[in-house]
Amino acid sequence: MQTEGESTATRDRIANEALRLFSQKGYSAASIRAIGAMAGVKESTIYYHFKNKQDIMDTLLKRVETIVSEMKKSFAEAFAAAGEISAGAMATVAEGVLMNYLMNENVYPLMMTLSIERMQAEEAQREYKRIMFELPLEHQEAVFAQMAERGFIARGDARALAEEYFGIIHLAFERFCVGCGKADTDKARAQIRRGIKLLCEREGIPE
Amino acid sequence: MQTEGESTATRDRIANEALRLFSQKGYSAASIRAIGAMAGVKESTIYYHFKNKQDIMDTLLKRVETIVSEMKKSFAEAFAAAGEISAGAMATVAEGVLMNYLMNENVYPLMMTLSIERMQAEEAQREYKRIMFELPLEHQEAVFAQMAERGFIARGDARALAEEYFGIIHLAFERFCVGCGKADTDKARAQIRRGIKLLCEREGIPE
DNA sequence: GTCTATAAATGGATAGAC
DNA sequence: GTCTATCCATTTATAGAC
Repeated sequence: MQTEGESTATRDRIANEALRLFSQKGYSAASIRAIGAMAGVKESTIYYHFKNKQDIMDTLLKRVETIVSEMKKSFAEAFAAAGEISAGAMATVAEGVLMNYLMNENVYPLMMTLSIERMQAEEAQREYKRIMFELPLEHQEAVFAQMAERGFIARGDARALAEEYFGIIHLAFERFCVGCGKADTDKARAQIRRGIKLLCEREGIPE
Repeated sequence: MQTEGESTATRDRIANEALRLFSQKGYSAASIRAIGAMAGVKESTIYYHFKNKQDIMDTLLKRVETIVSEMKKSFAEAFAAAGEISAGAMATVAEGVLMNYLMNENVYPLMMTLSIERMQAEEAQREYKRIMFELPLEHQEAVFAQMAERGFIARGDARALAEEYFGIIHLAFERFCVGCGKADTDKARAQIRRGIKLLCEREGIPE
């Protein structure tokens, strides 16, 4: 009844609604019927576009994989282009990690889905820890190492600094973003600015 | 077939297995049948001891409520009795918050259950944030305020200090405890010791 | 108190009409 | 590509025997 263009749109709609439901109820509690209802199609249509329920999940995982690797590239380029460092700039970058990475419309719901699944699925646990902790920490460590190299900050333990830096972002995310409305996100941003400013003060990074 | 004493034991066994399954699969994905199988009884026996599935969950919530309020009391008493403060003691107390509170055999699985449920249930979200953030932060703020009062630390913002202190514990918990095996817990403890020592150094709390 | 048996609803998945 | 109709397994919950 539809062209191939329409078909891709349907497939995307199914994936989007599945992601929403997975992140709210968890993978197993989100039924194919419910996903279909949200996407405005019958169950059988879902099985035309996807092999089975797991295939939808795999599609979502791949989608985030692409987003994350693109994000890594753009972060690295932005840093390489930066001329000088200030406490304000550090805080803005930290807010960016929250808003553009953790709260990304694709990353966030997938993380919530994984945070539910990881309790019983080892693979989900690995993926969650990678996206939530390892990738940001690795990236941040590299940034601080380069900052020390260029003389912006004192030469010290880049890893420890990265952990403190990301710790501030992570706590704000968990406290004011996960499961909260959009209004609370502002609290998270304010919290991050405060925390990063204190950190910069101690490290001797100028205002 | 059993006395009333045996019956209470069965009821407890059902609640315990339910908690385990809820924390692994989430409330809705954990079936009454599976809970019964783990507890060694049939579904109908569960319905003899509990009104319905939600009644099991409510029982578990009440149980943790009791544990948490008792813990608050014992923490407060222990602090009131303390004569002096050192960085080592601060680290030990922080490890205690992790091991005796967050990793408590009743608190931890209930937190995991709530962390799954909060994505769709507002009540679970409130309860989660209260147990995970508000209670520890309130308590820690009071402790730092008293420490300043007694001259152990510089008079400053007790709330900000509490947030930094608990932030260290929280990150270690999320990174090395949630969904991890017992072996990783040691990493969390080491991470906490390191973080608290750095914090104490900055605040001028002696070794 | 615990069981067997069963009802009524919902789950994932497929066949075949259009 | 999407639908109706259906299959079969599993779910919550109840009735009644022991």
